[in-house]
Amino acid sequence: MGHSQAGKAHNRERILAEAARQVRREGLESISVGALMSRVGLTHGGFYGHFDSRSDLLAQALERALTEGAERSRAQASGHPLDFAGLVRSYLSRTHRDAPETGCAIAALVSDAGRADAASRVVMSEHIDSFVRSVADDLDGDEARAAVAVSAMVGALALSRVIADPARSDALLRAVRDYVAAMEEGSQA
Amino acid sequence: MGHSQAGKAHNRERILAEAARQVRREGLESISVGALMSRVGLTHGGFYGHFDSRSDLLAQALERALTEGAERSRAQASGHPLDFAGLVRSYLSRTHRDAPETGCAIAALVSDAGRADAASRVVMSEHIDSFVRSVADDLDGDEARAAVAVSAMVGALALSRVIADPARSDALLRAVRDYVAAMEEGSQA
DNA sequence: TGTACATCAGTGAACGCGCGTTCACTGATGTAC
DNA sequence: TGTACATCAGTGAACGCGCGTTCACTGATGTAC
Repeated sequence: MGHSQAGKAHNRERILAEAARQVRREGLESISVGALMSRVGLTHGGFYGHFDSRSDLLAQALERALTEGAERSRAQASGHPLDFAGLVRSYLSRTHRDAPETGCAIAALVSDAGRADAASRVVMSEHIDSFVRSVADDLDGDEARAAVAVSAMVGALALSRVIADPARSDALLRAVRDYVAAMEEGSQA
Repeated sequence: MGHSQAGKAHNRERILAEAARQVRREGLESISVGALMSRVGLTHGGFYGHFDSRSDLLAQALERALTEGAERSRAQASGHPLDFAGLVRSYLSRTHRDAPETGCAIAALVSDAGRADAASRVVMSEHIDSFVRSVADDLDGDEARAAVAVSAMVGALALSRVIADPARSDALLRAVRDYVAAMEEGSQA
């Protein structure tokens, strides 16, 4: 078992997928080569057959996490693309708050990314841009208003994960969800 | 030098102040006892005369960073308390974005705090609460709208630190600053 | 279809390194006379 | 005011530990005949 060529590709995929999850749940720096490999059922030595180094893995895991997170934001389990109200409802849901490992990597890693190296910041910047543009499409192309909506959504989700009292955390999500969902109608200014 | 009792209190203060800055610039996990002490001009061994452990220091540094950050948000260099428009302008300024070490610790550490232990989350929750209440005071006591304003401000500041292109980062700050400042007038809904 | 062999994915011991923490020591401070 | 001594803030060597990385090895895979 595990010595075939197909097996190698499969294992690489499992390592990367697990890393992309863990990075969102515990942060980029939480990844240790040994722990990651054993969680996937392998030993640490084999890691370097798949990746150049820990930091190579981290870069790929970040990219993967951002892509997965973006897909989750726009698609339902059913696979149908979400309209604006649906996006906001799903993004600012308790489900999303409680499952960072499969959620938006922007919100999961904002403050970490602010101090990351230039390469990581560039990668994440691109995903922030896509997010804003995608929201702008729902808001008559108004990028400024989209920037507000995205900032509020990312901020609220990240804050909701800090707030210790569940009722208060829920209330924050609800307040921002209702407000942002209403930004679709009525172009102000 | 540095063997007097007054000197001890002074050194403890310098260690804590430096840690509170570094925690905001580089994250909680970036603190190493040896590096911190040598930045303050002391050797690592003396650390344990001031704090029980690294994690004790971290808890105190977080508290300190949150308090300093909150003061900075509401007071100008001159010392006068800021009105709402002033708060928003200052919070979402390039100056604040570029000086995380003296700025709001909530924005500097949101995503980190989301995965911190319960004690740290509680401490930070209290500061989030105060921030929201203080903003609500400016918005006719409307806590829901204050939650939106705070989420947008924290989200925008944290995102602006990730965005690699300075012009785009500036544009995000400006868009959210203008929008949030305008939330003071007109109670919607 | 069956056998012999080369390949190479994965193993696990070993490495150097940085870190948090401990502790015996030093020498300046400040008190007692 | 001056001397002797106790205190204790800070020093730096040493510790155990976990981590990223390397490498000689193993044994299953898959190819050549």
